[in-house]
Amino acid sequence: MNLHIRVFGIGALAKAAGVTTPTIRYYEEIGLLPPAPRTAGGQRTYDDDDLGRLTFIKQCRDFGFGIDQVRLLLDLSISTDRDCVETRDIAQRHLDEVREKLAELRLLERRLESFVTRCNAACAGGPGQDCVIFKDMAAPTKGGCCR
Amino acid sequence: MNLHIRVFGIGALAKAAGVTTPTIRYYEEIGLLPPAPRTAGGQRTYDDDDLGRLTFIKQCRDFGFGIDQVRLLLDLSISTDRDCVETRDIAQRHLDEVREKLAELRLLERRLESFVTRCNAACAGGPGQDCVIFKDMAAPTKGGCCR
DNA sequence: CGTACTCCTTCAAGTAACTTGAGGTTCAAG
DNA sequence: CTTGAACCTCAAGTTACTTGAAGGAGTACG
Repeated sequence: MNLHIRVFGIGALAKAAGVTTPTIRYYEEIGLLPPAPRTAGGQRTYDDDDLGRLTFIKQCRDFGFGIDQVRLLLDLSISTDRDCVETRDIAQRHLDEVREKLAELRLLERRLESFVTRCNAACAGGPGQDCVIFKDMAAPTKGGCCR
Repeated sequence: MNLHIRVFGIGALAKAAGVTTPTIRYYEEIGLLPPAPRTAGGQRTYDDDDLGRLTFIKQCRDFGFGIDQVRLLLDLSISTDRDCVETRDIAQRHLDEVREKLAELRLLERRLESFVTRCNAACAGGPGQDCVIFKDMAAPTKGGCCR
């Protein structure tokens, strides 16, 4: 049979999946992608299955999953005897992490905002060393400098 | 005079500033901190000025400024002939970056949330390979897998 | 069939910002 | 004087790739 098995080179695969060619070689090296079959001249060849797998990896990475988590997810995505609850748990844990990071960033945003505002109001244009930012920064008041 | 110049070791400095001792040595190595004076036996000694500088660095890092930006801020914080507007601009640019990152993370949060919810509703407990998460991930729909 | 041009190859090193480990020295207390 | 914590240097590891050098493979054109 073997109808319509598209075969393409590393560059085309890279473009299709939205990654760079060195990244693909790197994924092969660390075992996220299986070693690609080669042409007579030694160049890697790929098909649509590879594109599916690489796309999956790319999406996971965009979601912020680490390489080891992606490895785990790839295993789970193929397995027939492990259930989808595991996958959901990984996603849930990651979601929790994202929410923590969000909380941190929101705090950071407020602090930076306060910096900029106060700098404009209190010392705009004065000599660098008198800026309120530096007064705040040099004092070891853990996390409370901009209140 | 030299009244009350507290001198302490690297461990005490580390604890006071909330960093680790290897980090302090690293900062010295890359020139963020000046080479510390040594005891006869070769151990580093620090005073309150060092604590101020290191605290400043730590706060900047906590704010998400990169090492190079910290270097710049340290220069500005000492300079008498450059004004505080430069500092404010650096903070403003950083604030913009933080806001972008925030937007990305909020989107990510929604997508992950949708994942977990749909997995619970559609395929909870089924074989891993049938999980909606994998169906979504393997399709190269750029950024739209969870609507 | 030769040549030009792009795409591909491997291997090594660089990036950020530290952390970890090995193996040995110094300091302060008792 | 001995013990144990703290310190020293130097090298390598971490994450997830990126960048660069030097050269081979594939393809289109004349």
